[in-house]
Amino acid sequence: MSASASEKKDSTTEEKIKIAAKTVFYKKGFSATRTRDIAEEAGLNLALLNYYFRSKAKLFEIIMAETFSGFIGSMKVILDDEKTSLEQKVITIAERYIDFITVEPEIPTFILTEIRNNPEELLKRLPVKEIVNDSVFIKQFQEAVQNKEITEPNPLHFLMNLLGLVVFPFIVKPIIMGSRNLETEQFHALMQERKKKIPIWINMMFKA
Amino acid sequence: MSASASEKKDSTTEEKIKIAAKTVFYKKGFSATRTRDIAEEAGLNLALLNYYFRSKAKLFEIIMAETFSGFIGSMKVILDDEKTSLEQKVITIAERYIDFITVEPEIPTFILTEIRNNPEELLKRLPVKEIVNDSVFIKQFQEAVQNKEITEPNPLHFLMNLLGLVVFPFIVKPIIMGSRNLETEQFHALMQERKKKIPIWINMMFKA
DNA sequence: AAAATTTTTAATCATTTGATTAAAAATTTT
DNA sequence: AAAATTTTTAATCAAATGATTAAAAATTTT
Repeated sequence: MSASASEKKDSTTEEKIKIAAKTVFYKKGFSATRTRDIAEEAGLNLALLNYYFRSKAKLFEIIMAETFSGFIGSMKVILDDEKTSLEQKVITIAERYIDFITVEPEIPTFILTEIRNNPEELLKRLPVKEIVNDSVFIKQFQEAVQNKEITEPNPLHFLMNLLGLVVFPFIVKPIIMGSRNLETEQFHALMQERKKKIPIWINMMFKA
Repeated sequence: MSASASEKKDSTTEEKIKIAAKTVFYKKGFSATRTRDIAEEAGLNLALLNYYFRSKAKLFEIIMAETFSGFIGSMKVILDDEKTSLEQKVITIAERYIDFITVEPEIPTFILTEIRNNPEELLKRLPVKEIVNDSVFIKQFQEAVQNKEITEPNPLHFLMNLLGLVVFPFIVKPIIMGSRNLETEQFHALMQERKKKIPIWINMMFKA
């Protein structure tokens, strides 16, 4: 009884279109994807896209909104957890995001392209200022600075470094793989290693 | 006598088109730029693009090739310098690339988008394998590992971390700026700080 | 200066592509 | 089962866009 309703919804043509749109938009970005690509990917008639979503732009907006809220939502939860220490937050971010991006490897570049194409719209959609400044993380960071446990006073450096270490390798994955003839398996292994190493590196960089 | 020839060439309509194409392609990527955008940016008749460069695709290819060779060429030179130590190489990379990207801030995302759209073509064009594996840098790194001066045996982690720390903040610049209401000036100041801090961070992360 | 060549322009073409429409098919309601 | 509603389809439209063409303008060669 519990799953049947949602199962039915997942096979809806509306759902099919969204899934296909996600696949194609992630891979090619807004401008390079044609509505016909999405229809074909979904195995549906082209007119259904407009029937269910009005326009390519509207469909894209929905995919983007869901993607962003999924990506940044988890971040907010982690940064705002009163029960975890700063160190634990770093561990959780590295672990969760590496796992997440491993499953959906196109998301980082998709988001970064969208940042380029529409920075203002993006900032409206992502209340980064609030998420960062009002977070438990910031309080803990400032405390750690005051207690001289951390040498770097600027939390932006801390966050840039952490996220850079996590996300950057995925963005340049083809270069990494090409540089040493790695298979996908080996690349994933590298990223799994990083789940453990990133928190250690962050400690080494910032701990007094 | 020395500069006059090249000065003349720079005001050629062919040059004007390339400069305009660079501007527009960097900002919007291949699919989202219309040849009319480039013509307008250059203040020239649309047909001239095809007269001088045959097609949008050919023009793009030229811009891409020049961009890549500029970006990776400097890297090769730095990594292959027999006279500099590993530490010095890190300092040089951080300094040069932060200055370079500060002047041309759209280049990283341009390259990353191109990696996504055409990874195979890219790897043909960028002989990363040779640049990395046959470099003086790799020799020095392996030596340092053997001498136990460095704890991490995998040079890929070293390079990913270094380049991530340098490049990632520029890619997410609008988010960074939005997160604390920074002006461009302040963002640049942050990046200037990083020129000094990144080599120190790298040392802390990897030095035994 | 005349002729030849190169460059530039305005107009137009052909294709691609997002979107619409009207009819057909499937489903739901009565 | 008939009627009404919703969903799907094939055909088509209209605008955008990369490219071409033929003539005009500018430049170079003779």
